[in-house]
Amino acid sequence: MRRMTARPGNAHQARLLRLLRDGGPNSRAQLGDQVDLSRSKLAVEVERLLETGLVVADGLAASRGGRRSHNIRLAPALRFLGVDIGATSIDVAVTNAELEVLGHINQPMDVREGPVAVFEQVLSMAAKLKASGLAEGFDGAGIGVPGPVRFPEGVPVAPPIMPGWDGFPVREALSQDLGCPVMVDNDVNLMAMGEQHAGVARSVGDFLCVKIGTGIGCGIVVGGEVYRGTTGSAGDIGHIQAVPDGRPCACGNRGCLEAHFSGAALARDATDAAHQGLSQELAARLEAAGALSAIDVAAAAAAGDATALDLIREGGTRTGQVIAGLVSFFNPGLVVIGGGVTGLGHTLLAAIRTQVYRQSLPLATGNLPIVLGELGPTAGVIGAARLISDHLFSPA
Amino acid sequence: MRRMTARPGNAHQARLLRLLRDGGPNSRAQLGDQVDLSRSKLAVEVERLLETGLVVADGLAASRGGRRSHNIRLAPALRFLGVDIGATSIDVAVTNAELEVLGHINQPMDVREGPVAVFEQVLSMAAKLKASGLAEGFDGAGIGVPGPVRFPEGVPVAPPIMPGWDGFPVREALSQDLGCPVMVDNDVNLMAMGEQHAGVARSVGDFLCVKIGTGIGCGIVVGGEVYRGTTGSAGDIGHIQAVPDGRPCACGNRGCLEAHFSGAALARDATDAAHQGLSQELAARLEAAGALSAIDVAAAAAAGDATALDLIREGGTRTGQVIAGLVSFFNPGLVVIGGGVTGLGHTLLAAIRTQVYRQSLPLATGNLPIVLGELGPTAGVIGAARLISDHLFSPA
DNA sequence: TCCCTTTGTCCACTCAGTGGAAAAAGTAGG
DNA sequence: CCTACTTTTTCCACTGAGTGGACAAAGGGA
Repeated sequence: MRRMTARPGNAHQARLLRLLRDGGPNSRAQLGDQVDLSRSKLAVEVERLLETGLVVADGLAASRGGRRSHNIRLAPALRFLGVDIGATSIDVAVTNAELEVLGHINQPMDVREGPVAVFEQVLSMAAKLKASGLAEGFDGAGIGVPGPVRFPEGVPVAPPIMPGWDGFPVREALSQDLGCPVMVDNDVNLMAMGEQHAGVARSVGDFLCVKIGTGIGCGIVVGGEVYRGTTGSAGDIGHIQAVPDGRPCACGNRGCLEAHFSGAALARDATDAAHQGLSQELAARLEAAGALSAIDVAAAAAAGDATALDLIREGGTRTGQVIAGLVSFFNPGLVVIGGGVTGLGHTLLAAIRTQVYRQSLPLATGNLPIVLGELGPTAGVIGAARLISDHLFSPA
Repeated sequence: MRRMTARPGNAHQARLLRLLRDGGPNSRAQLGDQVDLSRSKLAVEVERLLETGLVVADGLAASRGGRRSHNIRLAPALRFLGVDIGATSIDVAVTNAELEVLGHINQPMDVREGPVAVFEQVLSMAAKLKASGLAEGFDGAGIGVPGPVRFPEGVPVAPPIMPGWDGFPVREALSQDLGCPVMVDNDVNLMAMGEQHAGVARSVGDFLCVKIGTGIGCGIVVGGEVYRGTTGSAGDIGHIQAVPDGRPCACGNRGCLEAHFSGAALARDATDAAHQGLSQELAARLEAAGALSAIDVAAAAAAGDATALDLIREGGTRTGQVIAGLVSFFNPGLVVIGGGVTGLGHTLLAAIRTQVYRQSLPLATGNLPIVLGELGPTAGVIGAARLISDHLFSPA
């Protein structure tokens, strides 16, 4: 089946497509109210979009006291693929043109296996989604990788935790394999886009999205657009010094935030505590599973284990110190906390909040919500779908 | 005399005015090369600008082998006023439409005297510049104040070092007194704009401009535009924690960067060192002047005084630690160091560079220049003139 | 003087976009 | 069923920005 062959021919058409995508109005009249075009012009542009097949007019809406309007919507057969490659697992989802997740699967995978092995698995996951009847093909795919990306080319650069990926032409390779347009970005940026599109950050122009997983990163949104920095490494806050002369870090420095708090650091601390006999709860879990992860710490904390709670609080305090600095610097309208350790929940959030509200200036924190992400693991894949749809729904 | 009564009527005209301001080409043909308009359309827009009097066509340029071109330039009588209100002094300058400084005066003044007293002095300084024949009147004025500003309204908000200024309608008041349009911004942002327009940051899209004076602030430029944050306090890095459990700060916290290094902190440290007999050089200066300032420390350092050098190096290291974090986060293409303590020169710069290059990730620092500002005290006033000219050279 | 180059002007034409009128298709009430 | 009123959509003449080609103006070099 031929997929989405057309692109919007001008800015108006792109604007209309995005309005329709974002759950906007669906009659010509309602579209006209939002798009500041005369009805005549609007009708022309809609007509052209109908000709391309990107949108369809199916049926009539209920009357509101006058002539019934036509239902204008994005082509129901459009499908986007959202791929979120994490350090230890892969998420793949299919969405429709409105970016609603139709199917979502997650499989464990170590990125360090390299791009070839990873993409093989991604393709098999995509094939599985296709086989389940959710899609006949994909009109575009967004890919998130856990490291810096040279965005225009879609190529990872010097990724610390992804040996073998440096310079690999992800965009080009996947575009060939999938047979559709592909865009690549940092996983943290995609999470930010996901929360912006469908999560807690709707209608916020400037915000930070801190993702705490195996590592720590921060998505930066300025004026509704993701800011990527000069070389694409913006938001790499995992190696900001949180503790002077603190723990040695893989990057060669000491006291990096990531060395003191992250999924990996938390698991290590919990294991140490179990070995030292500080917590029966953790020791029991270590005994049972052979190794501890952040999830075990979350469970222990939920069971009221004091040691686990202390670990979370201390990590939250460290993270809060760093975020406090960023808040003073960036003066965001919102801070979103997400990633694998979101399971640590409100204990973590409270520690972060306390530290930020204490250390940052009142003018910056006065009206600053600090909240957990709302979408969990789907934030990344929704963000990925949004990335490619933003690309495709822009003038050719 | 009636001043600039007209504004560009559309985006093309605004574009042309800015091109002419920024020292661009000056014949219709050369303008056409840069502005992506047909010669016909361009001629029409230029004609309209000529009618408004904003630009003039005077004389013919030398031939380059064909018909000689007309010299198109901004009206030579246009004058902008740039005002930079610091914590302890005021800078006022007149510029022409190309933002070249025609006259510049500086006078000591304590902002804490309040807006009324300060504006009285600003007006008398402006009058002095007028009296010297540099201007017959002002077509617009830009004002920088040492604290956060609610930018759209031009009103300071909760300024820590400017009691009495909170909520004072600076823009409205000065606009009445001067009889011309006025724009107000944070002094640090104006310094960034100045260095961007005529200094080291030309042609850099994303950069940071750290101003170390009585306090410490940071101008943030994203995609060529100043980023001000949600409440206008972005860049307020003086109260980021630099030393855990460090010195008490006026803001109520401990260990703020500003408490450990700034013009004020440096003067205090130097005075302590002199009293403790650590430096004969500093003690002699204290004896002679009755009090020490950052300038004395700079002089002592230049004379080779070890204590002064140590103080500067330590301050630079602290500052470098904070900047290192910001570089990891923001991934700028350039870092500019400016403000009153620029006199500390390369000792300071070296300490900052060492710390940033050591602590930040290679991908962010790989091609990152860290340099001193090029314009010194004129950066602020040029930035101020640029602020108002950007405003006036935009469609009405 | 002839030919070439560069700059600037003129003019007919295209096309995006507007706004008003009218048609289409409904609801509500008698 | 008929009338009055709404809302949505279509139609169409008109405006005005912008284009591109032809041409005039003004110079240089052989």
